[in-house]
Amino acid sequence: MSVFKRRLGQYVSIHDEAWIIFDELERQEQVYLPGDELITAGDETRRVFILNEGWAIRYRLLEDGRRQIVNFMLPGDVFDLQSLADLKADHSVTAITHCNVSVIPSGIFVDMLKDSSRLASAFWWSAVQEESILREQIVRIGRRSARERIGHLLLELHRRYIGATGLEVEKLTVPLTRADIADALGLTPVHVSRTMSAMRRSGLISEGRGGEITIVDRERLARLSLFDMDYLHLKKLNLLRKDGKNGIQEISSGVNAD
Amino acid sequence: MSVFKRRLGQYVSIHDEAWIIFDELERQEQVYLPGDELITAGDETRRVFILNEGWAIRYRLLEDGRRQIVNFMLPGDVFDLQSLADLKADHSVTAITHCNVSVIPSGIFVDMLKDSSRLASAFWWSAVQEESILREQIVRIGRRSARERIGHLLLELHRRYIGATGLEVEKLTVPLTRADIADALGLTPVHVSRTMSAMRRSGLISEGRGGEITIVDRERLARLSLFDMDYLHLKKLNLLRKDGKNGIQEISSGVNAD
DNA sequence: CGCCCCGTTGAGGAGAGTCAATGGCTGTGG
DNA sequence: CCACAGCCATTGACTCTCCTCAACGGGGCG
Repeated sequence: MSVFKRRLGQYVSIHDEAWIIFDELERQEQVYLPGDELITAGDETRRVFILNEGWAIRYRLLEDGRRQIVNFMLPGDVFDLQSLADLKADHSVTAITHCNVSVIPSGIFVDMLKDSSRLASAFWWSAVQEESILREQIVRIGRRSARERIGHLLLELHRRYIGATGLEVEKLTVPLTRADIADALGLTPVHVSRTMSAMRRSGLISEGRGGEITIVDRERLARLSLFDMDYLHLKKLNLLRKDGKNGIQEISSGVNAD
Repeated sequence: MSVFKRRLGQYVSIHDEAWIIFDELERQEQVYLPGDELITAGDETRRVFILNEGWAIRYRLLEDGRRQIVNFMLPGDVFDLQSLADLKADHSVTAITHCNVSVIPSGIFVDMLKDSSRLASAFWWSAVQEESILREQIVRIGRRSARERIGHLLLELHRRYIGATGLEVEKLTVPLTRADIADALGLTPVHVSRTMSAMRRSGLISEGRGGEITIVDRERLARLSLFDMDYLHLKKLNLLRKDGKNGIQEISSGVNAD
């Protein structure tokens, strides 16, 4: 089963003919290499992307060269649903690893939603969750120390990776340079390096070759980072109501008549 | 005309019977006083709020008391559309001035969307814009100095205020304490005070009684803050396509069949 | 082999935080 | 009408986290 279906299938049942179209899409997926731009600031893409494999970053550049990574795109993530609104992108998205991506013209995508409120539910859920991730990023940058930021980000990425792949891995291979982490967390590469070295020395994490990071003491790291172990989790539990319907479906089936 | 209809009317034409229901809602609006909580973290509200008058803040508290304001709610803003997804709120919303608020049970709200894809378009646009504001907040906190953060925030609030009220005011009355500004920008009240004093001395802003802030030299402030004068603007220009339809409408009318 | 990118480490500096005192304004109650 | 409390903005002195500049070293790749 594709990573994408796995992730969205956590929230709505996937026994639906509408999903079949994704098997088709996957056979047509495009490849992006590290550094390739999927979305460029200023574009009006009119396309929706589904990341099947690899990592990408969404970021903005200031005129003087400063870069802020807004968030990370992991396998199973969908973007840019907002491109459907005919807006110019105010940011760029770039692959940081080899990526397999399904690119769907927004017209076709809309037709897909038309055919299944299940799909519409799943995609809307995805958009709501992404906004929650943005808020968490704001809290992380605004009110946490360097060590807390790094620990919190690693825990989030670990959790999201497990959610996407279903693999309860202990070691997480993070394809991020110190500069990437710094630009995501509002720090400098030098300070990220120093702080992570200290975290290694104090037995919180360990690092192997090729960016492989292991969270050695998750309890302690979560405590030090004030990481809410329910983050991105309680939402899932509350999504399905007893009657089997959920709020998103109600909406998506409601937004129709003209 | 209500502030709310003015703001959303910027994006879709408002000659639509569906809007009538809002005149009804306004007669039933609720009042919140400064400090009153509209949404409490952990709640499942199942209600949508429309802020007709006043300011509110959306924030998260860390266990040790640190507070991060995620964004500000101004007149005309709509929230929490995501409550329709039956999710527990991961943050709180509190009035900071006297607020007039229309509170709509989500069931009724869904019915409203059902009756008009125009309305659905407007609300979805609003959600997309809010996400853009969150991204801007991340860049502001992550990669800007204290002076840039404050200047940038003031320019954004000024612009949003004008967009909501239609009043091209020069002076903006900001009902925020130094602590509020600090908690929004990842700073301390002391440093906000110092920085704003310096900004006053250098002729960027001036302050009158009761939180009245005047942006004295907008050009220079925008330059110093790297504020994009098109922010929240080019989007509006691109929303309507030549054929009079727009992407959001296409979607919202698309998300229907089951 | 040599280049380049990346991570690391050191030394010094700057921006923002902490602690604390002062003063203005407002509301309240004697 | 005044006294006092509470909240907020401001300012000073000092501290510390994080930044800047710089040098060094390892690994991948042409």
